[in-house]
Amino acid sequence: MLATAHDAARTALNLELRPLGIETRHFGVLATLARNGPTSQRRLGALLDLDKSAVVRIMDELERLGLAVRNRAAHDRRAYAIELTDEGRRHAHASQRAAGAVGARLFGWLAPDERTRLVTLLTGIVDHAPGDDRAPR
Amino acid sequence: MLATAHDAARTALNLELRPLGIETRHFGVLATLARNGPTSQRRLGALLDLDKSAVVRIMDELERLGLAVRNRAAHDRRAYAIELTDEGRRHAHASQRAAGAVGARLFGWLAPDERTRLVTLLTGIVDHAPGDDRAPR
DNA sequence: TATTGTTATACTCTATAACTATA
DNA sequence: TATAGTTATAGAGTATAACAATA
Repeated sequence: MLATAHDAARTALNLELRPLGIETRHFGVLATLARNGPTSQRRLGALLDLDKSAVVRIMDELERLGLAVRNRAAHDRRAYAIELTDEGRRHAHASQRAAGAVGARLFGWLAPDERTRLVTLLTGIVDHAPGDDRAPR
Repeated sequence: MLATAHDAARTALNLELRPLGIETRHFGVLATLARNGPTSQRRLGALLDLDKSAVVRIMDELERLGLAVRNRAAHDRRAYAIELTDEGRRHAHASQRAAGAVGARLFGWLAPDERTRLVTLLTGIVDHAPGDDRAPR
């Protein structure tokens, strides 16, 4: 059931994001940039639990789409200070609205205390899994 | 949270199955064979939502491990009647015990009515996802 | 010496199409 | 013509290692 529900939710989100020309992985990066401001690729990977080569690929796509730019970090010329473009900011907001619509459809039928309970249950499941061997990336 | 809980559960199950030399995908086939008796590859794929080429690969592995055999179906010589070996039956039972142990650890701390509620919640989420575009395989 | 990011590479998983042998 | 299974292949996604630039 966990697998089925997860798959249904991810598929529904991808479907909702399709008109924006992006997928779940781009949504995560856009949302993180919108929330945190200029961010290095390393930090993006740490926040989203992505391999650094995966971040390269996603950033290549976001730059090609004109949604984010790689500026050099002022204090460390190895690293980037990645920023959203205006278009990227619009996409970030639109995709958050899309995600909200998916959430409303999948979870809106639950009473508020049931939604809270669901999160608590899922968190508890994770906490009861072995701590040291979650899929290493 | 759905993604995290799913990932934690799958990883925990794989870890528990490792001593048996199998992974989640083999567990699904073993359990299905134990429950349904002789089964064609097509039916296995339908029951487990696997592509037919994926079933070929998993069956190659199960045969190499000596856990299942491909007998020809008596009534249709195109198809197989796949059966568990004695060793396969033992592995099926052992893996179901392993899965039970994982379930007990991840879900055992929940009161019985909470477990029931969780299943109901997850089922409801799936039912509220768009019906026609779940990840097609 | 260590770290950021890039590239090349490899491995797994999944999906598709072409094929065979049967039906 | 259609179906069960096989094979080859291609495409995602992910991981690793070697590398250049910088710290």
